[in-house]
Amino acid sequence: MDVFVAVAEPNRRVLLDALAGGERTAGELAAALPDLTQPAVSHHLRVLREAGLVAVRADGQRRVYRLEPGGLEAVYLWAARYRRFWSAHLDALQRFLEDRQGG
Amino acid sequence: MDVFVAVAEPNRRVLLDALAGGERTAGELAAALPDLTQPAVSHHLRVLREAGLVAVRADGQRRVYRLEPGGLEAVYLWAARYRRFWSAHLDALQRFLEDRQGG
DNA sequence: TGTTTATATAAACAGTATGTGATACTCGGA
DNA sequence: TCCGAGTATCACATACTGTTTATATAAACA
Repeated sequence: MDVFVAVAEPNRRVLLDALAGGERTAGELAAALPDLTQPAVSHHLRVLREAGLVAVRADGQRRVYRLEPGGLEAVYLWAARYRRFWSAHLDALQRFLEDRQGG
Repeated sequence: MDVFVAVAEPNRRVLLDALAGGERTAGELAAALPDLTQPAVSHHLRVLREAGLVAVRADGQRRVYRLEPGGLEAVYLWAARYRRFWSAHLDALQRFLEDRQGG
């Protein structure tokens, strides 16, 4: 699953934000999304896992999820390339570059 | 349309990347996606417009698209909050914070 | 061993996204 | 004023996503 697609779903971003505070069991994560059923949360966790954004380990009957380091780096790096478009103090540079390539 | 959803589609990221080089007409943008028909590209441009990521102006019969400054800032800022998860030299701080909140 | 708890998977379904061909709109020029 | 170029919209088919209910799996425990 593509990382950008995985992150496009608001509930999945809630799950990631919860995991940013440290490891969480599937049950704790389900509690973070009270509007969703348990299978729905489980499905979202699977998507996040297949996108390489989270990892799981078993702890008895619990499944403990954690953030996968670097999973979001691709998203960050892609968006970072556009920083100059909202950094006011770089506007002059931006226009200079655009003019050079005839944009 | 939500910015995260708009950006999840690969073809739309190609369009944004093309616009990062400066203004482009709809025709030039359609040429950047040879596998898609003109209506398909037009539709993607509409999605980007409704997400606040691009803006248009008329130039005769052409439609000239440009990036909307700040449109991607939300994505950047969200992803940036996770930087500590792939910045090795901050691992100690990360673990310290997680321990403090019982993660 | 039977039951409860925690979680994942399966099946089904509604809603939405994406793509295509056809068509409409609009501007510039002969 | 008619025509062609550039672009958007329409109508429709198809595929995918997110959700739910029902069920399976597996560990804990009495």
